[in-house]
Amino acid sequence: MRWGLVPAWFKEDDPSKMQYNTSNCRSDTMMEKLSYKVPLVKGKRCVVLADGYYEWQQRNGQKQPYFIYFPQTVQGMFNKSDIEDEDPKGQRLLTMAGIFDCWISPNGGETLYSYTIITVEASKSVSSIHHRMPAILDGDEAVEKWLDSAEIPTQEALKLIHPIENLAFHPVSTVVNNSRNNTPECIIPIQLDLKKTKGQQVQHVCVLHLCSTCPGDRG
DNA sequence: CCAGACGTTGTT
DNA sequence: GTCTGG
DNA sequence: CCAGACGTTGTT
DNA sequence: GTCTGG
Repeated sequence: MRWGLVPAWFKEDDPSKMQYNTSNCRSDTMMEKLSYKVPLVKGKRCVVLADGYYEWQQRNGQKQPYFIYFPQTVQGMFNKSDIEDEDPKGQRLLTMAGIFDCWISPNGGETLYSYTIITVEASKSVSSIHHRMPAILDGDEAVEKWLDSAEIPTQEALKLIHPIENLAFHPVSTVVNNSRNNTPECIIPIQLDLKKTKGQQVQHVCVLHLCSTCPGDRG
């Protein structure tokens, strides 16, 4: 599926001619915006899987990127093959709530499936990085309800869209700033230079969280 | 009724 | 300044 | 989100 | 295709 929702009624022959951003969808207005409301009430709900997402923190004029993800099990965290293999095992992927639509080019051809990722206010746990975050479904039950548009009506499903606290994060290299870069360096933790200047407090930086709900972890 | 929009991030 | 591509 | 382009003539 | 503004 293509990221950036192309509404079913889009009239140009090329989706790249869309003149407005549909990569994200504000949860507070998605029942008012035509591009999202229409597919949403038709039950076109999807889940977007990712290792994590990046967000940039404004730090005294500079932008510091962070990688944000579900807390991992100890086993998953130290499984070296996760970093080196294309097919990581034992890694808990982020499950972000999305809306999709289907579009057929006026020239015909295959149906294009495309999606948008819902955004919400940042939760307390990530609010020091940025004031917005993707809507994340925390757990199988939430994921299954979001996907089950046959049984779970829109109004019920919308209750699943809210900020969540259960996240871990760490600062990463600005290598990630150029989206042409797609290397392990994009997600490897870096040490921030927390140079103290007079009268400034050094902020606590969360490097890694363990998952307190996983039996093998000790918080 | 028709015409025109249909969107978010951020910033100030 | 604003848009496109990734 | 950030980085990078932002243009036309002609030539090979 | 469907809603809002005029």
